[in-house]
Amino acid sequence: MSSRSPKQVLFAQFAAVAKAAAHPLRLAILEQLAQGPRSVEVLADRTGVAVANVSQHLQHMRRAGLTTARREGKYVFYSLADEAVLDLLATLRRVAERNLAEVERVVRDYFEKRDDLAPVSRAELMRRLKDREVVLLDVRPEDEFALGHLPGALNLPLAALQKRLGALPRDREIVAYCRGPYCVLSYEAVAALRVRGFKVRRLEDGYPEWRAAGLPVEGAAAS
Amino acid sequence: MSSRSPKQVLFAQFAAVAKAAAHPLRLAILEQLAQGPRSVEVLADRTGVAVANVSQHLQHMRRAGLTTARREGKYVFYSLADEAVLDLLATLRRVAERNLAEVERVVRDYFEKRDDLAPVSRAELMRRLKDREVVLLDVRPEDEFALGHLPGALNLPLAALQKRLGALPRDREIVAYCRGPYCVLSYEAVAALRVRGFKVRRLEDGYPEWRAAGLPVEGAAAS
DNA sequence: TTATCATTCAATATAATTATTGAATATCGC
DNA sequence: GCGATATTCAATAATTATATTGAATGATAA
Repeated sequence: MSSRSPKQVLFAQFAAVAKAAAHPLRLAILEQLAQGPRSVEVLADRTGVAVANVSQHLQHMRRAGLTTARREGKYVFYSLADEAVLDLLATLRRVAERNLAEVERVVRDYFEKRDDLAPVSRAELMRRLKDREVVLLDVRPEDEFALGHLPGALNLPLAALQKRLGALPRDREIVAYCRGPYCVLSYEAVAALRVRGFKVRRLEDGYPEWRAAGLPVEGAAAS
Repeated sequence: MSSRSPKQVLFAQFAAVAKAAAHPLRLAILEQLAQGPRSVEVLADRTGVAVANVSQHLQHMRRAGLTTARREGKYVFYSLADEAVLDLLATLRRVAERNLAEVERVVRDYFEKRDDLAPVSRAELMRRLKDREVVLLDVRPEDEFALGHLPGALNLPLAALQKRLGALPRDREIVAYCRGPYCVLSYEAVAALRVRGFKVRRLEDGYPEWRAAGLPVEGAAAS
């Protein structure tokens, strides 16, 4: 049966791509994969979900062309298939931001409450880093930092922030970043630091976008 | 129950956007809406699907921020919510093109068989139109043409093409377009005209992209 | 008002998706 | 080989999506 027209075949394929992105957990997995390749186990740990479940979602996304997998010893490392997948995530965000009242509400009530200042652009950051005007702060967990981070960044995971305030300068501005837009870590960090009198702003989007832009990185991903 | 974190709320919303695009019929509806506002009845006719079914899909997409609706007399006209929705469709296409073997196969076996020449860019078209070097051919159905088309375009729907070959010049190049990338109409037209000795190429993408780029249009949409 | 038409709603049956569980497979170190 | 570990597979139950049908609503025109 079913000699579907080529147009129908293509639409079915495009729909399969959308479907692969159409689950909150899968988006959380993709956010992790945007940082770099990760094993199934690590992804399960990060998302707080059973391994078998994560494995199934990863395979679903692989069939739809969102992820790729390579085995390395006992581990299978999944990655984003493409920079285009990052674009897809960004586009989903943008459509939701513009047209869904619920998103606007959360952004206003949660994110803007923590940081209502305009974020620092990548261009501005690079310029001011060169002149040593700012200190760059990565608030992701240590292991994520180790796998790749912006050059010269200082790693103070959100959990450790309170105890290690001494590591941060009070005379220079701090620029904080984490996994990307709407990553809560940098927002929480900015809010926490600002009430303690630090001069701090967020970087517009995070590590994945920096790397996708072809800018240099340090850590395991640099090789 | 469920005091979900703001991050989870956002991911759920982003997933809802993806889900709204994750159905072949809904993509076909969105392709129609990309041409301009359409009533439920027209969309049902165009897609060959029951009115109630189309209505449900439209409402699904409206809840997810992909479409908007306005009532005008007896009719309800749906539109794309945003130019960002066009970007979403383009991104889905791009991810599928790059990473799904089935898409590559269809493009090769069907589309490239009909037109393996590089398409004409918008910039090139504008330049050559000004010098009257080319004739612009819209192969969409008459009613779609009436609702909006590129300035100066000649409308010869694919069905009528065979009988009205006399309307086309043999000394100038013809540039054909229709609803967008992978719209079969322009591919079929190019293939049909080329075997008859016409010099013809396709425009890269179609009417919606032209309009989204802010370029002038003629017809009902021009007002 | 009534007749008519476009759209939506509500109910239903079918199909697809998802999380969970436990077993199977693959790889490594010994 | 064996045991340990990472991943996948297979089966299941619960949930969610979908197409269909017929009735209800909203708007127009006579």
